[in-house]
Amino acid sequence: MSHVSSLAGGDKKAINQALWLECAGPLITLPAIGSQVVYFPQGHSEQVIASTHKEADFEVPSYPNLPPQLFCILHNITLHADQENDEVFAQMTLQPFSQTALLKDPFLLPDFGIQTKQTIVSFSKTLTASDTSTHGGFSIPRRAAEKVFPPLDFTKTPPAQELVARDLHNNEWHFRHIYRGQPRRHLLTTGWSVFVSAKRLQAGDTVLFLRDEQGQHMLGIRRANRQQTNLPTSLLSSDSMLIGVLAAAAHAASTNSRFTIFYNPRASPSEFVIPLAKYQKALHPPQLTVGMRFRMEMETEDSSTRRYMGTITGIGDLDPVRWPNSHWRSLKVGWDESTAGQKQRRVSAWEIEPLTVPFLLCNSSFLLRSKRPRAFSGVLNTLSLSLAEEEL
Amino acid sequence: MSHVSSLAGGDKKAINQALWLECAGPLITLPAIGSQVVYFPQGHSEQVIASTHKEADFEVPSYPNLPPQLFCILHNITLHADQENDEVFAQMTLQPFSQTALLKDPFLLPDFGIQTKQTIVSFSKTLTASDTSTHGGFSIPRRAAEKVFPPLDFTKTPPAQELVARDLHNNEWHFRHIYRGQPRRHLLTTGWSVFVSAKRLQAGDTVLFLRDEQGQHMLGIRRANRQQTNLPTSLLSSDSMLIGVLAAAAHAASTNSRFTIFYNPRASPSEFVIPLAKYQKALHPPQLTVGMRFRMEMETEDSSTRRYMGTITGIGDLDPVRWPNSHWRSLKVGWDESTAGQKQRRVSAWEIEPLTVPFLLCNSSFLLRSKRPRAFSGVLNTLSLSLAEEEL
DNA sequence: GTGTCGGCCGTCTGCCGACAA
DNA sequence: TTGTCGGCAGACGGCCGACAC
Repeated sequence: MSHVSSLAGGDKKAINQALWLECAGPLITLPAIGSQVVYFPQGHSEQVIASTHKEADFEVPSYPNLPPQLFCILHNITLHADQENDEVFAQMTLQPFSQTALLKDPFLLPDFGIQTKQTIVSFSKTLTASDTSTHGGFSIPRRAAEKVFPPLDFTKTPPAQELVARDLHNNEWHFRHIYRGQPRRHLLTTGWSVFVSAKRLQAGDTVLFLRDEQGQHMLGIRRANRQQTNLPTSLLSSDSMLIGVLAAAAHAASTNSRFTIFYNPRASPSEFVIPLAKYQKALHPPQLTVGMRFRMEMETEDSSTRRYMGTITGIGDLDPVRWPNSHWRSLKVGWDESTAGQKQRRVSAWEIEPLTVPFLLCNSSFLLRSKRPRAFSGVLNTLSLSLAEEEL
Repeated sequence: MSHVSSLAGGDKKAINQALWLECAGPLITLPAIGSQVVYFPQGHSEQVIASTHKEADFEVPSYPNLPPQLFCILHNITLHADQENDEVFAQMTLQPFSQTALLKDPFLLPDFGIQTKQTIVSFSKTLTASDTSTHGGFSIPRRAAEKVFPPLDFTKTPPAQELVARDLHNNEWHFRHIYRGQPRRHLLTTGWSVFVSAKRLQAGDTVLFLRDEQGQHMLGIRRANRQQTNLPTSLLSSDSMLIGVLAAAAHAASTNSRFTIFYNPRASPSEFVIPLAKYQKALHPPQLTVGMRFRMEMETEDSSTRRYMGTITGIGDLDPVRWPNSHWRSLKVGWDESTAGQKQRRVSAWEIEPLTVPFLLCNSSFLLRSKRPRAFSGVLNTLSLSLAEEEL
């Protein structure tokens, strides 16, 4: 399960799993190779639409043999990074299988690459204007420097060392790490500006440093969300791309043959290849109902995660004509906090943690603050409003 | 025919037709809007394969309703340029029509944008190491400067002026044009290095300057062929792209509805939307036969054009299984000059000028040097070899 | 006619501690 | 603890004619 043929975008260099996962973001998981998964053509289409900035307004041929959820074996995952902008993506080889071969009670395999996460220390920092200006270097947060970089020899004046870190393409970057200034602080000086300009980093972007079991260092970047991923058109019209996604899946479904998809965690609104066990667990035993309260983890602006609370305000098809009886984003939701707009109005069942299940199944961090003084009347207002209005 | 809605890649700025055509290269033509054309799915697939560096080795579903040549109305062309690298491409809206509506003797409409070409003067120069280094500016060839730039006031010492030119995105670039040095020469100094670094130009790339009827200047670039166009993957697998191309065309063919394609003249091995008149003229009256001699115009390394001579060594389907009775690259050819490798082993009938037609139809430049002392035995050798061996 | 170079000057890069939030 | 700044020294950018091919 861990011996993955992970190649960089087209060339022969192996991509480090842990680094890829860090660059993908804190919430991203990949199913285990060899496991049973559910593939959602709707979600795949959303990734294409988000990447091409195209409205889904044109007429797509219908593929009656393509179900809204396609059960597949995940034969392989290879990890990649764009040569131009370091954007991470994963190539997955899927093969549909008939429902009769579906496991009644599939056990949940550990996520792809999860075992490496334990033994690796890392930190990330959102870059400031000073970090990215040509005027100076990079200010390393004290805790971060002590956690992932080798300890400095403080008998020297000033204490300093050379750091070497490799990026997703296995390129080496050299930095001078020095402890100086009044008051003293950790800095990266020589070599830093080369990295900034090579990666075209701007204030607001995030850099991450990792140290693996062997003491080797790696570094990666996560660009700020506001920067749109460069529109990859000029080769295929977005129409043809959407058709290609659906036709490829439909052809594979009708012949039970393998097909290949790209998953771009930073561009895709939601994951669309879900472990079968996670899917079944979310849908089956306790029926979700309108009015039910739930939590959902989301990535914050500074690249950490936060749980938000919400209420289910409706259940039904996102696209009743083309995709009837689909579980993709079948839940209409309202959020407790009114930082609306950025948060989705529709989610899928496996993205949320319903709060009606016995509290014993919830983790301790929730138990410690389970009593929330939210005004319930406000929630009810949100509920009735959301039922009346359409999607934005 | 000339009022085209030509928008830049996604934004609202109009793209100058003449500049686009110059950037596309000397051999590129586009059919007239509103005219009847022939669309070749095989050629479109070749563009995708060339752009993704993918071998066409995998199993593609068959589309029995999609003929190898699809007769269409060309409803619209919009011109575009990639925001990142200025690569030009055209978006075409096509609509298939039934063969019964096919004109028996279509008159050849003038190419798209051909009328603007007359009134515009231009020059191009392949950049030297000195042109692109940070050490200095750009050396303007004397003839070029005198042809397209306003005359300098030679009473001033030194004679100099400010030039303003707009690129494909309508961005303004300012240059200091000065006449100095010993011996005297035309130079672009201030402003030149900003342009070079912004466009990431390297020695070997080509810049072009234009002056239109109103005296406005434009400039564009053509990158050296060796630079692979940045692989536009990470969104769709090349399999899905190929399927998308074919499925979109097949769906349009079966419903006679419009579809949209992108034509990338620098990436595509050959044009795959051909004026119907050109197609019919190439195929019908004088039958092409094995052994026939022909000429074909090709782009040279320094962005000019040259005619090469060759012999038809075979006629037959490029892909007899998938595309039987296709005219796409149905001619196997051998070339007189042995600068092989770069020249195609297979061409389509409309790309060549057969030499069996009366010489009166050939242009004068050929008449002046029609007697070539080539060793005909060598041609015969090439012929028999090419018939025996497979495509490279 | 034009590609490359040495010379020279001015600007920018980038390392330092000061200071304040 | 760390983001931003003024000061300063050295590197690089970029304009010039010289020279050669």
